[in-house]
Amino acid sequence: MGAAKHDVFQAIADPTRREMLRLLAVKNLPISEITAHFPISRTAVVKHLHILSEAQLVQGTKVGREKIYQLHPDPLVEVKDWLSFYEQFWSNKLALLKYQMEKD
Amino acid sequence: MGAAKHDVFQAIADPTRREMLRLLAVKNLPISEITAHFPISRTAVVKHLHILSEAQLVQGTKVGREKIYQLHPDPLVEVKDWLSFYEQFWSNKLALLKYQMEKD
DNA sequence: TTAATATAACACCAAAAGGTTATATATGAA
DNA sequence: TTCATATATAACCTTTTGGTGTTATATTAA
Repeated sequence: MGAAKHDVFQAIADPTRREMLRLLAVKNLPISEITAHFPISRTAVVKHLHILSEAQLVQGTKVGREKIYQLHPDPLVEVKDWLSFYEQFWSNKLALLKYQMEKD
Repeated sequence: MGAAKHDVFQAIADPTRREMLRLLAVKNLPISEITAHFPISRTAVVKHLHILSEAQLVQGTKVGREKIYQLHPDPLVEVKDWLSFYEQFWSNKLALLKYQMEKD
């Protein structure tokens, strides 16, 4: 199991973790360099990386004595798909109007 | 539970709250009817609704002795905008490949 | 071989999240 | 007025979250 203890929605709920994803989008980084970007301890950074890892959003690979983290954005498609349902409510004002009138 | 500001990312992190949004997308509903859809107490439902309310995702209006909740999906645009940055990584395999080769 | 570095592995803590019951208040109906 | 219904709120419980610090282990450089 361990599969879906942390889903992608929960993983991106934290602003620190979102910032980590942004960093890794630019460049693969070891834990120490990631830590340098935040005002929290390395231990705390590792915990955030674990949560992102469980959600399959990042992947860490040991290279020498460093562990290099890499962005793995595929699970974000789930969020995109979820969001797409609600796009009708802001992308089509006419449909929205019709819908609002009919629903009560 | 969340006196401080609840942003939209945190609000949609919980599956129960996402299901509530889905219900309200179909029809405006009073608290009692929303509660009927979940295996949790009405009090717990109200707490979730408060969090959604703080994130401006729903709005409650008192009508008689009922409080009718309505979907207010605009804040989801923030999530959509955030996501759009990552779309390059899955919508253009060629760019992704190029990017992966250059970044380390 | 030894010293320095990077991470792993703990134990510990405070606060927040998600839930419960119990009680109170407001409204509509009889 | 009285009663049933809908919501509000307070108090409390348990688990998770997000953070800390310390210590141990593995790897690299000198």
